[in-house]
Amino acid sequence: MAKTQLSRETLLPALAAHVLEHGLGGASLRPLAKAAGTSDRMLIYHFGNKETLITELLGYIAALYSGALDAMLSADRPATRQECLARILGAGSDPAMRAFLVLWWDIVAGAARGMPGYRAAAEEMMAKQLAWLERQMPEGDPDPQGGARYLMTVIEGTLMLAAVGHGDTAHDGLLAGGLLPT
Amino acid sequence: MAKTQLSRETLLPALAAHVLEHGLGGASLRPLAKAAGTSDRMLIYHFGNKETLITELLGYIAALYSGALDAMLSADRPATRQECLARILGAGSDPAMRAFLVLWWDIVAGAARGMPGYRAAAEEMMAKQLAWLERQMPEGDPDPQGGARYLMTVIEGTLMLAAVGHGDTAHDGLLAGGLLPT
DNA sequence: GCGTGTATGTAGCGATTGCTACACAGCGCG
DNA sequence: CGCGCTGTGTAGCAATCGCTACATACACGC
Repeated sequence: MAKTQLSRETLLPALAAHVLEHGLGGASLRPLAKAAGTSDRMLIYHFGNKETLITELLGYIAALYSGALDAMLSADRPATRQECLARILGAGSDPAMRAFLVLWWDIVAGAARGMPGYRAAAEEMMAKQLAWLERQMPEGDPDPQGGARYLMTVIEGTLMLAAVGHGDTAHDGLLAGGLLPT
Repeated sequence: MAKTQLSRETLLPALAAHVLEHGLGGASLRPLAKAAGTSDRMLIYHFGNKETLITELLGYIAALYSGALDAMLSADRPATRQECLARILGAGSDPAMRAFLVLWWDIVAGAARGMPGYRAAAEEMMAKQLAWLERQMPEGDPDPQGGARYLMTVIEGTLMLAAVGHGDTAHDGLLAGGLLPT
C-alpha cells in the first residue's frame, strides 16, 4: 500500500512535466505514460482511471505552483502598490511561469465547464496566489487584504488580455488606472 | 428532398449552437455534423478539413458575440465608471452571456497555446468588446479610451476569478479599489 | 519449497477520431 | 441526347482512445 502511494508520487512529476509542455486538452494515456517511462496499462493500475489521474495530477500541479510562488518570495517588500504590481507582472515573463500560465488557461476552461478536479485545483492555486500577494503587499499599506484582492483581479485581467494578444490594451489600462508608474 | 442547400453559412449557426453548449475541446466531426443535421462527410466537403472548420466557426462565433454586444447597447450611458462596471458585470450573469463565457475560456486556452484560429478570434472579440466599452463609458469621462482599457482589464480579471470560484475575491477587490460603490 | 499478493508486460477489445474512395443522382450546358 | 459539375449517401480506412484479460516475474510469510 505504501508502495502504491510511492508509485503515484514517483509518476506525478513526469506527468506534470508532460502536461506543462503539451497541455491538458490532448493529454491521453499513452503519451503521458511514455513521458513517465511506463505504459498506459500502469497508469490505470496506479490511478484506477484517467479521471482520478487527472484530478491527482491537477492537485500536484497546484502544489508545484504554490512552491514556485514561495520560491519567488523576495526578502524586500515593494514600497508601493505600483511597484508590487510591476514586479509581479515582470515575473510573468519568466519562462518557468510561462509554462504554468499556458496550462492555467486549460485549467480555467475546465473549471468553467465543471470538469472534475479542475475547479478544486484552480481554487487552490488562486487561494495560494492571494495569500502570496497579501504577503507581498507594501509595508504600511492601508488595506493589505483589500489591496491584494484588487491587485489580483487586475493581474488576472492583464494576464488574460496578454494571452490573447491584447497585452498592450491591458498595459494602457493599468496606466490609465494609475496602477503603473507613467 | 434536401430542399435547403447546405453551405458553410447555413451550417455555421447550428455548429455554433453545438459548441456553445458542449465546448470546443471535445468537438469532433460526427457530433458536430449530427447537431447540424448532416454528416461528417459533408462537413469535410464544405470546409475542407476540421482545422478550417474550427477557424471559420470561431470567426462566426466572434461575429455572434459582437452582435450580442450591440444588442446590449443601452440608450442611456451610465453616469459614472462605477455604474458602468456594475452594469457590465451584471450583464455577465445573463444566461445567454454565460454560454459565451464558458466557451470563451476554451478560446483563451487555445489562443494561449497558439492553436490556429483561436488567437485571431480572441483578438477580434476583445477588440469588439473594447470598442463597445468605449461607447459605454460615461459621458464627460476625462479619459474614455484609457478608462475603457482599465475597466476591461478589471472586468476580465473579475470574470476569470468568478470562473474558478473566486468571484467573491474579485468583488472585494473591486470594492477595495474603489471601482464599485460600497 | 509453496503459496500469495503486488507489479508489470503483451495483446487486444470496442469505440471514436479525421478523413477518403466510390457510387450516384440531379442539374445546366452544348 | 451526352457530358461534366455539384452535392450527397454509404462504407470504410488507419490511427488513437480508455480500458481490460491474461500471463508472469518477483518478493515475502509459512
